Order: sequence, then C-alpha cells, then structure tokens
Amino acid sequence: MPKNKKPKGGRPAANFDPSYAKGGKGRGTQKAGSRSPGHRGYRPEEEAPRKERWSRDERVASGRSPHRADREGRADSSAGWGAERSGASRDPRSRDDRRYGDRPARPHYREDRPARSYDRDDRAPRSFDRNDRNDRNDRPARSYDRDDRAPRSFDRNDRNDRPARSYDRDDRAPRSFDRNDRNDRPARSYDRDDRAPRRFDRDDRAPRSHDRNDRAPRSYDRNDRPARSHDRDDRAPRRFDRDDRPARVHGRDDRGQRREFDRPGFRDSGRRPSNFFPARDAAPRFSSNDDVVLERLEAEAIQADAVEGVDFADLGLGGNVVRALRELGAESPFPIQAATIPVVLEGRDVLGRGKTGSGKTIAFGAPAVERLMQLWTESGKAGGRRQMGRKPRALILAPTRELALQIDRTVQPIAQSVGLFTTQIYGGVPQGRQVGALQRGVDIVIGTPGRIEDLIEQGRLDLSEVVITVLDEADHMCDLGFLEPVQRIIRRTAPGGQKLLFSATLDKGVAALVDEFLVEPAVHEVAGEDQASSTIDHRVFVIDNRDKRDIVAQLAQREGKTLVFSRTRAFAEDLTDHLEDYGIRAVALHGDLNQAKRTRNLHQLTSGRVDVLVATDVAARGIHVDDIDLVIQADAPDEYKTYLHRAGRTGRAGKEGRVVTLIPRNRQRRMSELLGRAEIDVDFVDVRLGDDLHGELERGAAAVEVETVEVVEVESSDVTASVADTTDVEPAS
DNA sequence: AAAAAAT
Repeated sequence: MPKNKKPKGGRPAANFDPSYAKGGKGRGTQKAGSRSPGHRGYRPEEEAPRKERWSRDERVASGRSPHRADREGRADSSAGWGAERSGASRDPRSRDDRRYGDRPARPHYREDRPARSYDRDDRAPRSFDRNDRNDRNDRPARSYDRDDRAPRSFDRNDRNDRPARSYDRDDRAPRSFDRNDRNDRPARSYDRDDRAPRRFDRDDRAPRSHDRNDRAPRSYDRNDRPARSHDRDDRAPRRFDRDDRPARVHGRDDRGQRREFDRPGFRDSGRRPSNFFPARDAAPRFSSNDDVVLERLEAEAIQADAVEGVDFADLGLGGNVVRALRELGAESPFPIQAATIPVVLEGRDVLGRGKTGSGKTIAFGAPAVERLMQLWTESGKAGGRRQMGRKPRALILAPTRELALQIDRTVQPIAQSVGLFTTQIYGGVPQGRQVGALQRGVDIVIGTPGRIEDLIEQGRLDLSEVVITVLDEADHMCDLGFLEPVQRIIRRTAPGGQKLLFSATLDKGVAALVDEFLVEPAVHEVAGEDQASSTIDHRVFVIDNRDKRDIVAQLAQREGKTLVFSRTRAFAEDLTDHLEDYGIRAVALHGDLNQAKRTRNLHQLTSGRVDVLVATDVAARGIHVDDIDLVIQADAPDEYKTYLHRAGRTGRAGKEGRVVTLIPRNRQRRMSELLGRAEIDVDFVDVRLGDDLHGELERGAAAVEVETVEVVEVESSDVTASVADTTDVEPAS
C-alpha cells in the first residue's frame, strides 16, 4: 500500500487505505475519527485489512487496554474492565463490527506506528527470486557448503542504496507487491491467542501431603535489623541457630557446586573466572552475608510432587481469583505456586526460586492481588467504586518492557476479577496514557524502572501507599545499572511494605535488597529442580567462527519456532538479514528497535507469522512464547545464569526443548566452566559447514539422556566435586 | 554488551 491518497488537513497518509472509502463492510457512518465529516470516512485507524493484526499485544504495548475499547474514555486497562463484557453482549452487531466499527480515534498513537508500506516485508526485492523465498517446501535443498552456493548477488555491495543503518527496519524502501501474495506459504494459524490457556502438562506429578506445619524452622541471623512497623506479632517464633536447620530433604545438594564458588578464598584458588559475579568482586560489602540468602533458599525446598490434589482455593485464594486463574488456564497450582501463595497471603516477605517456565508469575501475582483485596477489606474501603487518583498499592518491577507487558497480561485479569485495576508503566511509548490511568486511579503498577522513576520525579506517580512490591527476575534487577534505580524506587514505597523477590536464578546477588528492605523473608524453591529433571536437551557445537552465520541459518532452516541469541544488537540485525538472505523469515528483537517494532516482532513469533526471532538478551529472561523448540546461542553467554535463562525460553512447563550453543575452538574451556556452573553436562561436537547439523542434533539427543542420568549419580555421591571437573566427568557408558 | 527514561 503506497502512501498516496492525501487525506485532508495534511495529516499523514500512511494509514489511509483507499479501499476503505469504497464501502467496506459496515463503514458507512461518520463518527469520531472522521476529521472532516464531509470527507469520505477519513479514519486512519480503521483501515480494514490491517485490523486483523491490531493484536492485543499491540494495544497493550501502546499503553492501551488489552480489551478492545468500545468507546472513548475506556482505553486503558483500568478503565475498561467489565464494561466490555456487558457492552459486547448487548451489542447486536457482529463481533467484527463491534471490534472495528466504534473504535475511538487514536491518531496520536496510530501515527506513531510505522506505515505498513515500510514494513520489513515490503522491502525492495532482492536480486534473487523472491517467489521462492517464502515457500520453504518448494525450495530446492540447499547446500550449505559455501563454495557450492550460488554467489549471493545480494551481497552487501548491492545495498548501497540503503540508507545508513539505523536498525530501524521501517526505513527500507517500499516493496511493490502485496503481502497477500504469500499464499504459497504453508498454512498457518495467524490467529493464535497469546493468552491461550496454559498448555502445561501436569501429569507427571506425584502425590503429596500438603502440610505446612511440618515445614522446617527457619534460621535468622539478622538481629541487627530494625524492627518492622508492620504487625508481625502473630508469627511463630523462629530459631536463630542456623546449624539447627534440618538437612535438605532432597538427597542431592544441587547447589553444592555453586556454593563452592561462594566460599571465602575460592577466588584465590585460580579456578574462578574473573567474570563470575563481577559486581561482588568489586563490592566486598556483601562478604559477610553472602551465603545467607543462598542458605535460606535451600532450607525451604518444597517437594515438586507435593501439590497433588491441592487446588488454588486450598492455598487461600478467593473464588474470584481462582476463577480468573482457571480462565488463564491455570487449573491447579504448580509447586512454586503452592509454596509461595500461602506465605504471600500471610503478608510475609518472600524470596522465590522456581526454574524457568515453572509459573512464577502466578506464584506472586495471584496472592498479591488477593492480599491487596484482603487489606482493602480490612480497612473497610472495599466495595466502593473506583476513586479518582487512588494511589497504587502494589508495584511489580521487571527488567524489560516486554516482560512487564507479559506480567500484566497475567495479572490484569486476576486483578480485574476482584475489581482492582492495573496499568503498565514503561518506556518507549508515550507517557500520556499511563499518566491518565494513574490519574483515574490504579491499584497495581507493573513496569520497568526507568519510566517509573521518571513519573515519580514528575510527580505523577506516588508510591507511598504501595504495600506490596514484587521484583521479578530479582537477581537481574540487582545487577549493576539496575540496582540503584530499583533501590530508589523501593525507598519510595510504604515503609514496612511486603516485598517479594522472584527469579529462576535467585542467589546471594539480591543480598543488597534483602538487607535493606526485607524482614525475615521466607525462602522457597522447588526441590529437585535441577538439570537432570529438565526437559531441555543441551548441545554445544564447536565451529569455525567465520561460518557462524551460515551455521545459524542451517540450524534455523526447519519447521518450528526458533529463538536465536546474539550478544550484540548489531549482530542480531546482521543475523536477521542473513537468515532472510537464505529465505528464512526472521525478525529481530533488541534495544535499538523502537518499542512498536519490538512488540510487533515478538508478536510475529508468538503468532507464528515468523518462525525465527533473533534477539539480544532482552529476550533472555521471562519472556514466554509457546512452543519454542529450539534455542540457538549464536554467541555463547558470559554468565551461567544467562545461559540458564536463555535456555529456559524453551522446554517450558514440562515441554521438550533443545538448546544449541555455537562456540569457536578457543572458547571451549570457558564454555566448559560455564556449563559446570550451570550444572549441565554436554559433549562438545566439532561441526563444519555442510555437516548434517539436524542429524547431529538428533544423534545427540539420545546420548544426552543417558548422560544426564549418570550425572545425577555422580553428583549426588560427590557434591564437593569441583566445578571445573564437572564437565570432565565421563559417564560410565 | 545489554537493559532501563526522554531528550
């Protein structure tokens, strides 16, 4: 769709669609949005074909309601709940008409969106045959042998006509042909609902006695902490003698090796790489309390099989919340949820660790909502309608915008079920809508540190009544660059408020926050959540670095969703281009893209419109996309935690997944150490361009299963094995 | 190196 058809008043024509004026279905009326009533339906936001792609994600990303607004004034998530349902049911029109017919004007937003004709897919044709590109089935088998390949006439010199690279793919020249030409692509459901019920497989659980009273006593050595204003007198007395703690129920100490690193003096042993916990190397202030968090984490392990027969109501959640969870697809609690929900409801501070994809969002989101509701009731303020300017009472912080958005997708319906309002506060989108929501009154703020601080400084966000603060990916939020803003934000919340820290890799790195803000936190993890019980198959290919892009392409040339990690934004772009050169539809996700594109590109993967997403570590943590079955680490991570989080984008909720890490020869030792820290045992395989890589993956899979079993035995009988030795341990087979 | 504010 070329930019043509000048609209009235010099408004940008980008979103104007001529077909619209020709009388598409239900388009006759002139309503809000027609700038000039005499003009034939100038309503840039209502151009028919694009509507289908105006997804929930995009609405939410722009600060709008996840709901489809039926009329003005109900566009933010906090304004629309309930009304949509009842309004929609009375509306005699078809669903599509309801969806599109009355949409309020949103020119200020739509104009932010790139014009369709600048879409990545509309780029100028390259010199090879485009028609083949999108039909993977018809394309002749490709030899990945470099010399064999037809010279790529689309080599970089052809691209001189491209503008300087801004990573903004919308700068590209328009392409003439229509998107609808793509009928030769394999059929695909473009209509996947991101909020589809969780398809978590829960059949592998064993029975459990859900008895909270036989929990081990906790140990504390924090007598120096100031008393907390909160009323905690009803708590059971606690022991302060750490040695009294019972041994872990689970025989194997799955953190034993990591603890080796934490021991004083280990640093001097020469085995510790300098980049391990760099922040703490430079910050001796943690030294005395280093092990505290870790020790407690281990003390509170819940058995993974202990949730059999327990439902959310048993854990103390109210009927509305339980129903909301059911609608989200969560019928019964996962272990980490069973562990943390009752404790959060008690009002205690909680540190929670559950492996990637284990359901942490609900583990903190549902009880936070329920608790907010209870506090509200106790204070006698419940039941009233929304009050203007009601200050937020819960805050959820996340490290990336995409994660904040995703958390809101889970928490908002839960909050809505009890009449509470949420809003997202993050950067990259105009703040007006977010501020508007705050002015109307919001109960739960979900966002990223930068914009939250910004709005605080502007005096538009007041956290003084926040009594529940959640840090998702809490260890990451304590990394250099994040920690200080996070501290400043938490200091703005109500003193004595409840704090919940969650992460799959929660470790002593959160000590800075724990010491300042938490009081006698309960620490929970799920026992036996180690790599041996993982559904992820790990592989390492040792490659020649100059073949990296081609090997990535060869690996990504497959059915199924693939997530590729790159260390830098520039390489993510480069790889994306390279994949497209191979005819693999791929999009990028990194911080050089504007937020609209980030959201859109991620949605391209979740919706299945592309199979390959090339991302920086912006996508490493927390992001859930159904059915990613292959993660390719084009660049190996530097930290074992990064490895675990990236790998955790696949194999979620008991599904199978595979991770392939590409490393050059000279990185084998470092990689081996990293994997040791992550407690993953993998054989390295030398691989060359042109090898049957997928065959290699399949061959590896069977072997790994056997090895994994062996590793458990080795480690459980020798928890003191040094990390450096771990990957050298050869299975008996 | 990346992420997180907007300018």
